[in-house]
Amino acid sequence: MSNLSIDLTPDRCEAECLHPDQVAPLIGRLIGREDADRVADTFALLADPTRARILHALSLADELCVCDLALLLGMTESAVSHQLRLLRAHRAVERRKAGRVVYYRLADDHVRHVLIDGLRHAREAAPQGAG
Amino acid sequence: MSNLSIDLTPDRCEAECLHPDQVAPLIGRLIGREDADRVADTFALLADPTRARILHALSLADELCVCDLALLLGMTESAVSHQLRLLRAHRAVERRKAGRVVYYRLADDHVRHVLIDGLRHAREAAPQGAG
DNA sequence: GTTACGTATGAGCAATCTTTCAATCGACCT
DNA sequence: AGGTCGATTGAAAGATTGCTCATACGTAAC
Repeated sequence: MSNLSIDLTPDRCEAECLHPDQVAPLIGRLIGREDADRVADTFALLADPTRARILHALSLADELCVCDLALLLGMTESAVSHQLRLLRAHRAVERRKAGRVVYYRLADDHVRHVLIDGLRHAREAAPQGAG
Repeated sequence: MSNLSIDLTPDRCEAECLHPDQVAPLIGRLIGREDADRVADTFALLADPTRARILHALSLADELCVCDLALLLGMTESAVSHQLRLLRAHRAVERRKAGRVVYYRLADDHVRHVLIDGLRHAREAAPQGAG
């Protein structure tokens, strides 16, 4: 019950750890809760099939409007718009308004890179039926 | 209401797209729903602060047991065990049993790499705090 | 055999997320 | 001005998620 403390001290480690040798050197090197939250938020953007497909589509084209994106993904413009709003809030995409049409594009190559990386990993790890 | 079709054909694109020139070349190149699900599942592993911290801890040590991991993160062993189970189901971690102690470690360097990448990105994107 | 310990698991709850539906906004056209 | 279209937004439903609590399992020590 008492192991919910925020920070682990060398003393507590020595007293409570099963393997102080393994744990002690990690104290202070672990990412904090704030960093962990940021990391989680970052990956959460890609942790939804719709957003993954939106970002993938944008990684293939320079920019796409909401309407075409919705048609491409087979989803309502509303659903796409909601996700784009989220992606924009996290600076994964940027938008350009032209009249009543709004064009979205990836905010930077980093997003594209992480996405491609994850896609490759997912395809590798995928257990293909034949064998 | 009819834009919820699974696949977009060039015909439909020509007829319904706002910008057929932009959209047509993407048809067939987009990842499908299955791939998107896999990608999302992959990133979902890192899309939680607890799991991110578990994986980060494991990326610093060769292996850690549930108990020490729980102490290190300041969480109950049950909570950690639940997440480890999920991570293991997705082959992000592997485990080694030694008596009643179970040691977990990262399954491959790919996970470590993606994590580090995301951590760097998260830190870049959030440079606020002190001037 | 009994007890203690490390771990795993299931039910349940609160919180969050994704999509739909309806309504609204702004820009273009007549 | 009125109408249409693309996009946005809020509320609500439905599903998912992460943790806690209680319990069970397997191993080691007595």
